[in-house]
Amino acid sequence: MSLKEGQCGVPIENDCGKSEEEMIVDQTLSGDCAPTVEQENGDRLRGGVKAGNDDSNDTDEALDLSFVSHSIPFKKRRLMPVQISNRIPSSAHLSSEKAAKETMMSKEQQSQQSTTHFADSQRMGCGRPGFITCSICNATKYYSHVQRRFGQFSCEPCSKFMKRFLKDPKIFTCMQTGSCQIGKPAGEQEPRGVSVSRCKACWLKICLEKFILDAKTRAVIDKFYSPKFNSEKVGNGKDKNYVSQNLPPPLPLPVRKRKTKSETATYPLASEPFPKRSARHQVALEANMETCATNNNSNTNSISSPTSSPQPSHPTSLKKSLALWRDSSSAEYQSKDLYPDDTLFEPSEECGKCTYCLHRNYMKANVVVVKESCKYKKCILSGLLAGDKEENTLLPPLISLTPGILKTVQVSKSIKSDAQFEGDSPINLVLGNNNKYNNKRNNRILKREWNEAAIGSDSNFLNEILNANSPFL
Amino acid sequence: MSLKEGQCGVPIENDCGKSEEEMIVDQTLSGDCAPTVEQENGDRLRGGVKAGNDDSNDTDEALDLSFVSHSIPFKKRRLMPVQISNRIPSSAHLSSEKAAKETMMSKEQQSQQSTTHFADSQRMGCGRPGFITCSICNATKYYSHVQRRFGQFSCEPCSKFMKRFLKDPKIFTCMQTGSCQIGKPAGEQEPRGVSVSRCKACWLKICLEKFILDAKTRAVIDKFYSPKFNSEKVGNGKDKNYVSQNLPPPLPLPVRKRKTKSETATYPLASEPFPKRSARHQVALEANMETCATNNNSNTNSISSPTSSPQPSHPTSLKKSLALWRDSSSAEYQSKDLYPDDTLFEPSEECGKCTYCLHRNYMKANVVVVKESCKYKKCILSGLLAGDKEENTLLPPLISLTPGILKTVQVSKSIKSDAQFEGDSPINLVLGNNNKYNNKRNNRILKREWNEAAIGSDSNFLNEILNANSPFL
DNA sequence: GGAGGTCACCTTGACCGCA
DNA sequence: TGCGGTCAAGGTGACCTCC
Ligand SMILES: [Zn+2]
Ligand SMILES: [Zn+2]
Ligand SMILES: [Zn+2]
Ligand SMILES: [Zn+2]
Repeated sequence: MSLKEGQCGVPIENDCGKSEEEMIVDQTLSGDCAPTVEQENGDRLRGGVKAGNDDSNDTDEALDLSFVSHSIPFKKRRLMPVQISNRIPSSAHLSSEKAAKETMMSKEQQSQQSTTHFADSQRMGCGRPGFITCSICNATKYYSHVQRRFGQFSCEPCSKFMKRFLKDPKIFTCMQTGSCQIGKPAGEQEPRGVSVSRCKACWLKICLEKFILDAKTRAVIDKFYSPKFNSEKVGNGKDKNYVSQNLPPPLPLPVRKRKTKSETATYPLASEPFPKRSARHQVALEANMETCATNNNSNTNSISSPTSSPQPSHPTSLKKSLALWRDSSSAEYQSKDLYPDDTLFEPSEECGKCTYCLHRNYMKANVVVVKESCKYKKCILSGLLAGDKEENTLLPPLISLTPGILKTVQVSKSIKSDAQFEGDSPINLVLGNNNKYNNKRNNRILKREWNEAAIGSDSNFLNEILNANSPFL
Repeated sequence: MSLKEGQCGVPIENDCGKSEEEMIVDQTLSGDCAPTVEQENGDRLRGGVKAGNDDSNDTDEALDLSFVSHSIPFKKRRLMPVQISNRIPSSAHLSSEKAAKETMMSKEQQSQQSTTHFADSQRMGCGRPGFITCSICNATKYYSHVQRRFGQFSCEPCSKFMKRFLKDPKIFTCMQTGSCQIGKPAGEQEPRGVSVSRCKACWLKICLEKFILDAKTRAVIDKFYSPKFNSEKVGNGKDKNYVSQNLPPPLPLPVRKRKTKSETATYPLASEPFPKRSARHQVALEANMETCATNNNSNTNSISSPTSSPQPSHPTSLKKSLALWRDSSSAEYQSKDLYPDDTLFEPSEECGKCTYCLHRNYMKANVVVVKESCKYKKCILSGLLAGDKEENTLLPPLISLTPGILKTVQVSKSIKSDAQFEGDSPINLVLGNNNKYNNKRNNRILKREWNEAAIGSDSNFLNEILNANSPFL
């Protein structure tokens, strides 16, 4: 019956509402130094960053960010210590598997039993399997490894969404009024994969409210990447693109790459582009990019004269956006010698020899597709990031598989260059992702086809089904 | 200046609002025989199926569907002939590439020029490249092959969404009020890939309104798969799952598979399941399914007693749903000997020899993953669909690649069974989809990393950027 | 113990073959 | 000329490794 769950920041017995470390977090954040010591009953736990998005949006001042550099690493602090002894437990809690399942069974009773989630001695810590209730989307999920993300207990989708946003931020725009519901209301579950349909702007808004980020990150987000809202939808419909793919220019956000073993090779990137499927494809691609650029630039100042040639010209939105940015930006920005925004990093050739190249790869006709990172490519990237920008040297010629195992055959009348293997050593074959006979994916479709063949064109039977008092209606 | 664009149902000069063929379409549809002869200026074109979803929802009567069997194939009719001479052109139009691009440049002028899209003699027909404005989502896109889908000119995403819904229908539920905006308002563009975020329920609702479907299909959809709306969101929050993965049971919808060459082999499906990643994965999967099933069945009659064991039991939602269906359905349904809903079609072994097996496949360690259909697997499926339900026989042993080309090596401390190739014949290597050094995919991330390294931890520069009068704000 | 990585799974969407 | 197939592109998410 002990409540000592000190490891990993699991809520512990604590009589004071806030610790000194939490005060430090508050200070780092855009002037909101009035922490809510008394939290509402049953409300979400919040870290020091409470509605930091709204706060920083109002200030256009320069932020002195030097004092938040790296002096306070997150893992040194015990985040969010709260007292739970006399409180209704927060939704962002950990609990034992057993207790959490009971909790989900009766949501109404949950608000009555205060500390029973931590009552049994089956201690649930970070890294252990257990249930978790997401601070963002209310989902209660079971994970084999429970851990905090950004200082909050959240589900994997929400944390990954935030992480990917930090890694590659975009400007999301809500097509509705900006108050879209994220997740199921109470404690209900969503099946896997439905979060792709979530409104990204509103999801991100909640993530920014709940997750703990450092001040530098938050300032950049507030300035450049705060989600937009199509507030009235009647204001002549002139909106920015739903999700900005190219704008604004890259800015630093705190996602650190794990250090890889240093290598010696420093081959630069090759500039050979991937072949498109056909020339028609390319024409269509450029045409759509052209139309997108036309519409996206409609609220900036310069619009190019409408081209009326049947062959659409090369897209210019990237160049245009960068030019706009550079003109209005500082000279110091220019001196950084950034990659221009229209640079296209093209992959280099693979060595084909190292274990990186040959670890997990697949074959398409006579093409081996590398799924894992080539050892040399790793060095290429690190060398490039270190400042090496030479681009036009190719790797030495490739080596590859044993000769004689691939032959070109004719499969259909028009497709000629498919592969046929020769050999007799055993190897395991499994289905690929897009194989239509991958029954893991097409299981319901197979069942449907089977049932359809069984039903046939029996319209009487169909009528009976349509009139049946079905439980699914 | 001729308007003769008769082929492919492109809008032609026509003085009467409706043709006889269109009247036939109207008759086939659920009693709505009051077609709107006079359409509003500038409104969308509609086929005979106008709001057929709403109409059929109100009738619980049995539909005599025999007269719409296959007597009126779509391609025999010229759908939706409208007069455009004295009208403002519909949004669902074809136009030449040149004219359409001019149109998109100035959307305000579009409503003034009536017939200029078809003015030049560069005839745009189906199958030709050209611009198209989607009837569903308002997007104007360029395609290398313009064609109708379900009797309407629509973009590929909308038509594919409808087609996939027909192929594998689900019950979508809108998390908002059921009036989500689909696509950009006027004629603005969305970049590729953002339609995954669309509200599927509202998207489907519009598709069902606009696309032309036969009465049988529409009846099944209205009865079983009409999109749900979380209408008030205050009605105690008890909603069905956002998208039904398993309910209701399969029903026939008119998606015909292209006939394949008949084969002779009739190997049945094997029952060997794919291995999960680990036992922990399986535990978590079942736990989440259990919680989903608990919440989803909360509004049906029988709820199983809450299990409180730490190891979650096997999920029962599939069986439960099918049992409910069977009980309330007819005896004729039972006599069809349908596959029970909890049947899991597992893939058979591959032959590894035929051109289907070896056409486009990939390798993972010592596993060759088949991307295209095995010839024998095709036969297996066709044999199964023909009524052969034997399940427990396996294919003959596999053959595979040349010996000696695969060796097991140790890559990291814990991962041991990776592959290394030996050989010296040239082969082309390209990057796979998930390779993090696939620069086609990670281009912006690479640029960001480069810029971040160039900027470094220069807080003055960051402040300058944050205070810059950026055009992106 | 938390941050970052991995990769199977899934949806999409533009093109293409076929009838 | 429209339907169905193909598969690259990219997001998702549960688990995993590393620091
Ligand atoms: Zn969540
Ligand atoms: Zn929203
Ligand atoms: Zn569309
Ligand atoms: Zn909706």
